[in-house]
Amino acid sequence: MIASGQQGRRPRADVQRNRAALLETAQRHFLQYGVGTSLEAVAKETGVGPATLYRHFPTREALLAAVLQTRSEEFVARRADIEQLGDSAEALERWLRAMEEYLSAFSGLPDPLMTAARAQDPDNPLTIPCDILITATDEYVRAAQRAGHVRASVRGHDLFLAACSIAWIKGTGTDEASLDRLRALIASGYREVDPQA
Amino acid sequence: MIASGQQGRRPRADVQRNRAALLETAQRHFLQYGVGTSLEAVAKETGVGPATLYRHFPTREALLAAVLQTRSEEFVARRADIEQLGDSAEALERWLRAMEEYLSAFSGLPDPLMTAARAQDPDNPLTIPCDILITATDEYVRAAQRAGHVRASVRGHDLFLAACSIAWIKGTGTDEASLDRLRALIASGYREVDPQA
DNA sequence: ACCCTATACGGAGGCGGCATCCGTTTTTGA
DNA sequence: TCAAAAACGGATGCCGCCTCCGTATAGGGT
Repeated sequence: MIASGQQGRRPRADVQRNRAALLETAQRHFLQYGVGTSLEAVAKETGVGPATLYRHFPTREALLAAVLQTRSEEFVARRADIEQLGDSAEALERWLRAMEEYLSAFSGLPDPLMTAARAQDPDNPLTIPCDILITATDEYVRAAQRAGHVRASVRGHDLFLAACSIAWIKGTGTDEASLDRLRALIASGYREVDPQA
Repeated sequence: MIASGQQGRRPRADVQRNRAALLETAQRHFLQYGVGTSLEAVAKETGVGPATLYRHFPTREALLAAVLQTRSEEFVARRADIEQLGDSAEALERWLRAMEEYLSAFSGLPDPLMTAARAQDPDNPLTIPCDILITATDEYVRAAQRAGHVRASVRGHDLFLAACSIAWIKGTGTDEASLDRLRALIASGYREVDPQA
């Protein structure tokens, strides 16, 4: 009798290997061609058939979410750098910049992410990474609000939207100068006006 | 001898008819399915072959620009309504709202428009409608600045970007409440602070 | 060491959309 | 009425998505 009640058998080794190799290739392709890259090309370059890719990642979003999972580990490591400064206003600003970079790593990334953020769809694998970002943003916002640096009416979700927008604009190839102007405009929109001591 | 030096012959009647019919169908499809709709489907529903569509509109952008041309006539008619108010600040606000609606008529419209705005590419048929919008926005901005309602650092182009962003977010299906919060944030970013009389 | 079976693989193929070529039809103007 | 210019549209090749199913292979019991 085999170990009853358990998962009958140990998972096969090639599964792990293929999965890792696919993620590696996918990340490269997403970086180079954006989230709309050909999945067939990813499979071919990895050296597997298309069916293998789809078996591991049933949808483009699933593949994207898995790649993002890897990247987000590197990303959260930055939070230490961001937070070590005492000033909560600057921490928020840095966080928004970091998120913006994260969101513009793959061209076209903001779209599926926004869709996931809206829908609360538990089947959409992007919902989780999305909620993590929103929650984190809200923490920074609240901290800055407690210190009186940010207007009380602002929510983390709002600044998440703003960061997505900036990342989206960046993805369309707009020049940095225009982006800086828009960042400044948004910043003066959420900052608390000095109470004129 | 035929009329020398002229265009040898009168344009055929079916050309005009097909063009108009294609525009009609295209507008419906853009409204219903967004700018990514199948061009083959547009041709088929119009009752022409795909080649006819491509002959009239060599690229998706060309078709889009032609449809937008029609819509923009209806759009500029609004400028009268907007301007009849004396308050330049409110005029700017109304203009931004109108532009936002215009930009979100077809889902996915902001993307190709932004690309056209960036490139200054005279071959891109969307460049012209885009420049018109930016120029108009700049007029409203300058008027509001003269009246002291808008910060001097703001350019029309910046608020065009902002309107595109809002329209883009709208296209991803975000709820109206969040949009209003973001609009308010942007507005308080460009408005001049009261000089505390 | 062997074999049995669960498990995963991957090529083939159907589908739909894009874009073009070229033989055919329609329109114009004489 | 007819010839030529102009436009039409079906056929076609290509590509990417996604699935089915026959085949290969790893795991583990004997």
